[in-house]
Amino acid sequence: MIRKVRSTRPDELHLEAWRSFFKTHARLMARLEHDLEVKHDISLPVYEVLFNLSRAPQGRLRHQELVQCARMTKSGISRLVDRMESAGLIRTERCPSDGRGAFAVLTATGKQRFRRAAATHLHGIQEYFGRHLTPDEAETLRGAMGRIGTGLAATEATPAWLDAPGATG
Amino acid sequence: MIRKVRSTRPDELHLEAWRSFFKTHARLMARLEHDLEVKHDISLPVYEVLFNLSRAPQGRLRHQELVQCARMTKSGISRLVDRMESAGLIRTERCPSDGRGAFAVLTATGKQRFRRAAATHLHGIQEYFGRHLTPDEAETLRGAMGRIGTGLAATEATPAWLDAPGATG
DNA sequence: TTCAATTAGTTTCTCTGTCAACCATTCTGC
DNA sequence: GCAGAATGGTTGACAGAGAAACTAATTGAA
Repeated sequence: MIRKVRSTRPDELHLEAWRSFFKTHARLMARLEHDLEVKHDISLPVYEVLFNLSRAPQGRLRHQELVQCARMTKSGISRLVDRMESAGLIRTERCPSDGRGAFAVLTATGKQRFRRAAATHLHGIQEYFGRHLTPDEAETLRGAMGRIGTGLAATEATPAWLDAPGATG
Repeated sequence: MIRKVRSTRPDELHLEAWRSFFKTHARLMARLEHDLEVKHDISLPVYEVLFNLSRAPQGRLRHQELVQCARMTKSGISRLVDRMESAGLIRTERCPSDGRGAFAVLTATGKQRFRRAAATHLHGIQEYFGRHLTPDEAETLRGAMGRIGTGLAATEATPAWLDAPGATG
């Protein structure tokens, strides 16, 4: 009797899917980052922080919150914030309710730089990525990625950038 | 008359697809890398080199070839190869037909370490990724990624790790 | 209240990878 | 052949990010 067991290795089809996923992501990110740096002198991590600040209430977030959304350790965020402050993109505010806390606050310059960079970035996403997907494919992709993400979350060993309590993703 | 123009920004659906693609990739890679490091003390770049060597004729490749498949600059490869040599995973051979060239050659240790790491890695790919995709989805993904890759290649400004001639991907 | 444990953020040390300058070798045009 | 360009690889200086140690503020339990 032949019994179907949960395989421990991907079959050829899934492996091909994996490889294309892996390779294409690398090229895509390299390209998007390149565009941002050439046209706006903004790295992807900086963009990520600006993006998150721009949609946060009052354009400000605690370092701890940045740690979660930018997927960096707190020391990484601390330095990144330093650099962004020197660049005039953000300013730091002490947290009145918690003497230890520091807010990173978007400056007017930061807002403007972000708006411009976002135009480029969104254009890139459409041009290099979205343009090649039919609506059905986009929907399939979204669904599949969602399931994969959920599966990961279910077994996730807490990585460094999620070591904060109350990190609910 | 309303004319359909090529949009410069992704619509909501495609943007969602992009975001899930982006986020899930990050979590997935973090997990795969974590598994490799914890169980085999092997980083992803090291794995990548071992993988490529293991399928190369005679288990050896020129630095230049590694530059292409591992997506690093030549100096990065030079250092990575150094470290791997110190770790006993590979050894260096001079190229007889080109006095400048250096081969990285897989050692027996390297082969063995790779085989073990590969089992873990493939298992991870199946467990975290493949398992969640129906064959149809895998096929759709592969196709879409392929098209995106082709689109990128068509407009690609030569990145540092592809500045070698004859780099046909 | 007070003191230990926890948490937020910074800093030091280290690792990894890039850039650019460099050396050695090979290729090209004359 | 030979001078100059191009190529393969290494190295020095440096930037970005992680780990762990550290400081300061907050919480909580006795």
